[in-house]
Amino acid sequence: MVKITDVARHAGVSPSTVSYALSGKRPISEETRLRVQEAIRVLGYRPHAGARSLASSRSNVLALVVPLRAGIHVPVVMQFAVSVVTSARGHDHDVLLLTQEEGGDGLRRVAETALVDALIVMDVQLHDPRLPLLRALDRPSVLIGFPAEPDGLTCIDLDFKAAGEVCVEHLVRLGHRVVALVGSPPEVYVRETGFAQRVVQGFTAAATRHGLSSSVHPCEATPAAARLVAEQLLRERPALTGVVVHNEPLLEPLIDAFESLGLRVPGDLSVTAIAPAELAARTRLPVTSVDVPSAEVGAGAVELLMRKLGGAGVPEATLLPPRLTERASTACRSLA
Amino acid sequence: MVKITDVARHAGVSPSTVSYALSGKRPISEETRLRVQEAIRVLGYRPHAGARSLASSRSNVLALVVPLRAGIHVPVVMQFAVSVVTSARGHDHDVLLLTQEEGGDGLRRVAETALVDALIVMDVQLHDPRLPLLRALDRPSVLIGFPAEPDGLTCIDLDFKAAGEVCVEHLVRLGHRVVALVGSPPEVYVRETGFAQRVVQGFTAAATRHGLSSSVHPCEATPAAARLVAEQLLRERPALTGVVVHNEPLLEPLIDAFESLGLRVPGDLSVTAIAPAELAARTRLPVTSVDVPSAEVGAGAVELLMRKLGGAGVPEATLLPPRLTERASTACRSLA
DNA sequence: GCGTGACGTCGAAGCGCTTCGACGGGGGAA
DNA sequence: TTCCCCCGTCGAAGCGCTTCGACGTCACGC
Repeated sequence: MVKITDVARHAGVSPSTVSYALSGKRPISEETRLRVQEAIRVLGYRPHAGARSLASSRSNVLALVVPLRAGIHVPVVMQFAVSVVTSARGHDHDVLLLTQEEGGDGLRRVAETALVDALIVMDVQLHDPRLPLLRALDRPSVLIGFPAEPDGLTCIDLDFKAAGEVCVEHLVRLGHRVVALVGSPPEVYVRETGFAQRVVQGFTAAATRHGLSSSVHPCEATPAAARLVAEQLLRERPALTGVVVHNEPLLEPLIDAFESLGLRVPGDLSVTAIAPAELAARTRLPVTSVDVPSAEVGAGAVELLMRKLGGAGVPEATLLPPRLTERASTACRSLA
Repeated sequence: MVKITDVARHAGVSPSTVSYALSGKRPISEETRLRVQEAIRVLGYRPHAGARSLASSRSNVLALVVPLRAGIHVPVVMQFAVSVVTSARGHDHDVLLLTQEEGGDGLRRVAETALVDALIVMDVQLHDPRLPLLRALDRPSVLIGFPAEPDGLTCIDLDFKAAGEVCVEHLVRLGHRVVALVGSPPEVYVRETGFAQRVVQGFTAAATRHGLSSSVHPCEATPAAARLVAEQLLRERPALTGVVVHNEPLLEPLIDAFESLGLRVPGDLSVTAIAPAELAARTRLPVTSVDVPSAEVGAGAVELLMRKLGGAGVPEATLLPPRLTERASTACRSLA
């Protein structure tokens, strides 16, 4: 193994100079720096990660905790993870993957052994048991999602409340007066996952504000469940003309169900979704939607973490504004 | 930070004794070990990962390279990753996540900086550019999937060829004589991803062996494409009664397409799939399938790696035998 | 009774890097 | 001219852990 002393000897400088040339923490003359770089290239030098972490107490590794629970759309998680890895690499950091399963112990372990410098936690619940731990840990962390009491924590997410509102307002603008929200599976609400509830809040608030008739329907992520909800809506709310869907796997089956029940979309029924754009745009009928910008959230989380690691202050809450894209599934209310 | 010398002092022993009590690499008396454990507990000692890795040249971290390309079913990747993390944790190792995007450089970097002890590479292609690198690296690695020349490498995967055969043989047993394979998107074949081609080989070989009429149809993973293939099959191969699907997202849409074209499954057409069990079992009509056992492959990969790290020899090729589960989508050929 | 191991423990020497204090030399200010 | 300070570099001291050789003790076989 080629080490820093080898590089130093080859370049005719001391090891500390090599270190400074690499880190830029002290000024090094242009000429020396070039000699060092050349030596590194020739010898194929790679600094030893462990040695570095020991001496500098920085591992340049971030922990990412991913959820694996029912009711979470897996591709979104994956895309998010990928964006975290990519962003982290852009800041010369690597990413250690942890599963929710290990719980707080896993977080504690990687933080306290100095395996990682900082933590990203996904799928935060309103009263997440990991919150006290995250507050107590000496490493910075960023949460994806908002707990009930975000004090002292750094959180980032799509503004789901606003997303719910935006969907309703889009429907209002198109003249719809009776709307429904088809939401995530019941267990997601029971678990008190913030984002699902926030959509409901936004949806309801906007509906109330505009004097709409509205209802909310949690729903399992199966075609059969979609069919049932569609039938129920048709039966109980015959005047319904606008639907907001916040349940990725259900999007396509639900539209299918409406159509097979004789409702044309968007002719009889306008459908708008809160879902990843590439999903909403690729359904048989492209769906008007508020994008769930996993990549931006991931990049944002890494950015916040880097700032914290750099000692800079960051806002406690970062809410990404919803962006609605009109596609083929919404239209003016037919006055027939 | 509490360190090993603190523990040693508290337990009235030397630091090396603490280390040996922890690692078990030398015999330590029961009594001393208990005192050490107690001291660790009381002080809340956590060994510093970097120091450990420096002194022992073992980081206890594995690298996992995940693909993010078109035509790969994301949930499978995710499930696989989770199983790798879980298995690794069972062996006291953590997992560093790398994206395909970084390519060989990423592998080289984490290996040469001693950030990781070993590597797991997913989505290996027949002529994967990373193969020479993996052979040259001084760290052990395991590939998920088989390249054209696996010499000197350790590979594990479902035996996709046998899976193709098993599907055909199941159809043969049910009396079907005209069969088709609906496969992965064309780009997967172009890329020379081993597993897709192997299914085709197995399918074709078994069909030939049994004197069947057979055909192969790569297909995009969209409902529209499913519809087109279904129409094409109906038109060009009217005697068709058995279909093998090797394309996860297509499974449900394809069956829908057949039914909407007037073919009853399994009445007129038997469908069998190569797909994760939880997908095949959860379609509207549960589909007879050969399971793609991501969890087992992941656990197996970790197991192999641990053996290699332990200095033990391992087989170059590990092929998991296909297991076919009968569900509602296959039936005896109707002789009507 | 004495050699021989095995057992249990200790001390010290690193592992390869970063960082702190120090120092010589040169330029600007007084 | 003198003083000061900054620039660029060096040497040495760790960072916290593992591991190797050594050593005393005890039990056993001859």
